[in-house]
Amino acid sequence: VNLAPQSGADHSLAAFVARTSLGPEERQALDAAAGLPRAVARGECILEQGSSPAALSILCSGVALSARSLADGRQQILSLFVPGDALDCTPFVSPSRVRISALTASTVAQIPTGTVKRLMQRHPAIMHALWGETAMHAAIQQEWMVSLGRQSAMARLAHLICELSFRFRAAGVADEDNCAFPLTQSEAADALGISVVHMNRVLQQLRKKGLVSLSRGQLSIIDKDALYLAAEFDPEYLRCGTGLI
Amino acid sequence: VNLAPQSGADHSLAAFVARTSLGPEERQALDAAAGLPRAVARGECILEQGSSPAALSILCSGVALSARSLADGRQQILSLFVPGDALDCTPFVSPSRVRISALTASTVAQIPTGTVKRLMQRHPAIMHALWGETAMHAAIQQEWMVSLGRQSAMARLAHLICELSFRFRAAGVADEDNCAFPLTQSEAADALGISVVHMNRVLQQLRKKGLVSLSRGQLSIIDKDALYLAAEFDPEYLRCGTGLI
DNA sequence: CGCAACATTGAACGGTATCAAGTATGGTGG
DNA sequence: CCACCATACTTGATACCGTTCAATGTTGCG
Repeated sequence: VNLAPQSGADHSLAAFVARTSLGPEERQALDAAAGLPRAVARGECILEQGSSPAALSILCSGVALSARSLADGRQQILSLFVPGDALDCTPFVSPSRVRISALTASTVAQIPTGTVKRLMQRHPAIMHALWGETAMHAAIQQEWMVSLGRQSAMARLAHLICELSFRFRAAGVADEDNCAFPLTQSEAADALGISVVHMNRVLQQLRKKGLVSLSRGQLSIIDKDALYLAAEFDPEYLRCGTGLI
Repeated sequence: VNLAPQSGADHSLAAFVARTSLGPEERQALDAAAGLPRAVARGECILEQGSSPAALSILCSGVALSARSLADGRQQILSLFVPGDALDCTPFVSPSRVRISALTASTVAQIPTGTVKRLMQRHPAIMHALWGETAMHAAIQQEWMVSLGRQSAMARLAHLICELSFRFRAAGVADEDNCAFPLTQSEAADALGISVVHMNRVLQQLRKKGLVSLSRGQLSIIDKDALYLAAEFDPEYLRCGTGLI
């Protein structure tokens, strides 16, 4: 499983534009504005909670997350980002209410806010594409809300596994039934809204039932049908560029 | 507390455009396209789960919700809409994964999908405004995710009350400490991811502690500071038009 | 009046949290 | 190469928050 950058730096946005309907003109404009991607170490912060982003960031390789930290030190992970995703382009200017950081060593292409604004004025299609990113992540968040509100811990974990493997495959960094699982049990617990201890027990149930195997960051889906069933997973919502006019 | 339509039908979009930065030209174009708002009865469905919307709907008066129904009959409420909100403009064309229905008797202005597309091509500012809607609702959903994942049932209820009263006030349909609470206990439980029984008990705790009073759909916030504290509520994220470039 | 929807209460059960160990695993410096 | 340490993972015991089931009270409405 390969989370490394693709071919050349001049195609750093390839994964992003691939799922948009942008024409060659817009692609070139974006590529020119982005320049060389920046390397971000595992755990390093890309955007602080409470600070305003100076640029639009697009993940070229690696995995990133957005999370809200609570007063008591706990946190809730709100989104995961795979290569090609725009990193929370939503609260573009105002103070961000979430922290965005790299879950694995990553590379990020950044376009200064002012440049993005100009690009969007000249190419409405670019605004459209960014809106699509916002919309797709909102759809993913809705699935998480259903999980968090109405599903057992095991269904939630199963769902997270399904979603991640599906998105990795769509991003071209995984094959059919094997992919990276870049979260520690503690981080997965923060995403699922459960405790680490319970996370561990639930994971062992999934293993014992023969649905998945997971060790040192490598995930294999063994019984896909059973896993999808346990998760009530329907990948329809992950269809990229979905729906927007 | 007044959830009824404002003045005249020719200003049905007033609440929506008020929080955008749209110029007079775009406002007129929208108003012309919208025509007369449609009345929707309490409980009536505006968009079926699984069907594709034929129009962009903007709520002129009343309260609406979006929800996902599960196989076992339970549901998770994902968003609430107050006057001026665009009703889930996200999955505009593809089959909607949520059901949108009126929580109270409402009126909805509708603009056919094709018209919206043309409007957006002519006026990028309109696309920008709709993107802003998507973004604001995504921000609200993130708050709900934190609630669902990491807060106690009481904090969740307190937060919902804070959010609703704040949004009603911003929409101009409530005063400082009194507003409608248009959800039954059963519906509120579906929004908070708890059972009806527990919802009832938690609400009584809030009442006993003297934080709120609530009966037959009328809510009064008695001890605002204590309520905000219990909810860890910070209204910053509800600032409309926030952040977008 | 009588029905239907909503709200309230009690008892028992269960999923999940918390606390408190203990066991890999990998990296670092001596 | 080994001792050491930090991080991640595993396991058990206990307590609690929230669920479920079941019943009863309340309100509004035709």
